[in-house]
Amino acid sequence: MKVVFLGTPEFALPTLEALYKNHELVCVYTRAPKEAGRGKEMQKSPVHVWAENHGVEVRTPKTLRNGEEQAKFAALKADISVVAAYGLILPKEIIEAYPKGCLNVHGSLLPRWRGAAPMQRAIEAGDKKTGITIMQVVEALDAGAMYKKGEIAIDDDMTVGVLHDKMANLGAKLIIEVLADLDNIKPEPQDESLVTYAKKIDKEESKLDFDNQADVLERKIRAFNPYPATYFEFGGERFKLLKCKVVENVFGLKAGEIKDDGKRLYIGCAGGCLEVLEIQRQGKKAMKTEELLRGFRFE
RNA sequence: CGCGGGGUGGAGCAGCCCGGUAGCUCGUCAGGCUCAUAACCUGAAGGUCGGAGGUUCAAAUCCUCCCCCCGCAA
Repeated sequence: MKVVFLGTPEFALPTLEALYKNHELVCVYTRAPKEAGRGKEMQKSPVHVWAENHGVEVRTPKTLRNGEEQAKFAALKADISVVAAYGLILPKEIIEAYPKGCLNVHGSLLPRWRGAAPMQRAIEAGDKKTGITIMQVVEALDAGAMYKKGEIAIDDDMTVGVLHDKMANLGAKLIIEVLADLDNIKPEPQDESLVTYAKKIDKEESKLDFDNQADVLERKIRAFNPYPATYFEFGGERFKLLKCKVVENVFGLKAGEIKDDGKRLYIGCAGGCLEVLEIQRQGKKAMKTEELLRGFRFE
């Protein structure tokens, strides 16, 4: 089939690559390069770079809400379009531009976790499983009928980084399966009574409030690892917490109180206590707590 | 030119501002103590102080340029 792909971050790459190998990829849409990183240099999206390296045409319109862009999109005369974390809301004219419509690779088991950060919110909420849903794109956000789902178990120590990679690969597998059998699958409507929303990650959330239950904080730490990563402040410096373990508060630490025995690091929470296993001091690389404590003490 | 921190024996840090015998915690090796040990004691090995210039009697420390890592912000 002739396919147009719309995607932006790393999550979209496996799907992009699968489409490239299995179908006729006529054009790739992605977010325009923007200032990013140290030095604020213009940076192309992962999808942009991949497409250029494979000689696929790339387009980076700022919006698809005008007739000119919509006409250019339609002129590609593809059979179908596939979206994976594109980052722009698609207007009706784009969704309906091709005969077989527009499919989306979404990172949750819909209707649970519609929205921008489904993987993070699933881990944060303590879900035991999540997965990918291949669904029809409609004007309402993530509300289209579902073609296929694939589940992934969320282990007790799984970070969103690990989950992300599994999900990205699963998404690629499922989209190819759906496209191969498109005409025989009957899309199933979402049960609106079960809808939940995964609101996007706000940087403000990454500062840990130890006036919370230890298990809640531990899930959040995993949900935010590797990005944007949770942190707390000590001595005017910022310390990212990358991995922690819920333990009994045997030292009777108050919320936010830190105990460092030279080998292990504990932080009291409103309910329970966290033992810090991996930590990153600002300006330094992430390391095991024991390593940092060889030369740095929280005293 | 967005702001900022850092590169010191295998690991993590101090020392740099106020140039002059490279230190701490841990690890490694050897020996000792011990019923025993990841504990304790003694000793040892191991460093071009990121790289290249410069200033100086003397540079990890001051100046210049370069390479690499990271935090913020996006």
